[in-house]
Amino acid sequence: MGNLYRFVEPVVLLLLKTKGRSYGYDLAGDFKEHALTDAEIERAALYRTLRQLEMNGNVASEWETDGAGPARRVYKLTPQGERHLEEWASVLEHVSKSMARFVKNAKKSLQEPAGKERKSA
Amino acid sequence: MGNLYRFVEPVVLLLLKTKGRSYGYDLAGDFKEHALTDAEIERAALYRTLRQLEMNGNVASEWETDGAGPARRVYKLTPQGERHLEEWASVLEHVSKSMARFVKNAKKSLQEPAGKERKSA
DNA sequence: GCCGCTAGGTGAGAAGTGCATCTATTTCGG
DNA sequence: CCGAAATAGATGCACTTCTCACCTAGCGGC
Repeated sequence: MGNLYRFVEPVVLLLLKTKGRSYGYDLAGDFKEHALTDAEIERAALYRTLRQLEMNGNVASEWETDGAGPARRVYKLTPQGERHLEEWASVLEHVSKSMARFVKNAKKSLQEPAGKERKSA
Repeated sequence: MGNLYRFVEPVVLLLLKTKGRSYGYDLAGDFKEHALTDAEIERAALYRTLRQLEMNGNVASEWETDGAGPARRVYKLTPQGERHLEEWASVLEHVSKSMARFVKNAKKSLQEPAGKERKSA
């Protein structure tokens, strides 16, 4: 059905919360296990989401040049980002329940014979 | 959090399945109670979704000119649309569960003291 | 006649996506 | 030592999707 992917933001926030600190390339790896939807995470979307979260004050970054390999832009959650994660959690809780209700109704409707279904009730 | 609205398609399919037949303006009214997300359903999105569902063979429409008021374009589900609803149900079931898992994890993480959290486990 | 509700729709700018591509650093194989 | 691959961050640009505002039209009531 295509995308519905834009949930990279909350996942990033949660990963940063549980990991304490991390950087783009590393987070990209974690996505396979944590993504809310199927979808291959678009690298571009991830980097852009991080930058945008930073612009909005939800995360803060600094360059880390010591370790091996190219420099990393390491992010961590700000207090505001933590609140933002809370908001996301409550929104997604609500959405999740609505979807579950939808699925229940859909299954019920689909079981019924065919055609119009009862209009009462 | 903004949008995440694009779930109008599955809701339309389910409403058509349970109602048997309906038209845009009427469906718009039902959305308030059935929407998966908060959001005011954008009228434009609804009409365009209906047209697109028709282009893809998931619904069929005909004009109804008898009753009072302006003519209505009345839609009903095709067999293919019914299958499409099934697909949506299974996709949304999966997404719903992923979100519930996300929420559980987020709440757990948010309860913990603050800062870095354990890196083991 | 004119207001407002019902009904369906579109234009256009803004925002969001996705693919391809670019740079640079380090490591590993040969 | 050279070159390929992995690590790391990022952007350009075409394309799709959203959203807002707006338009047309039928009919009922005052």
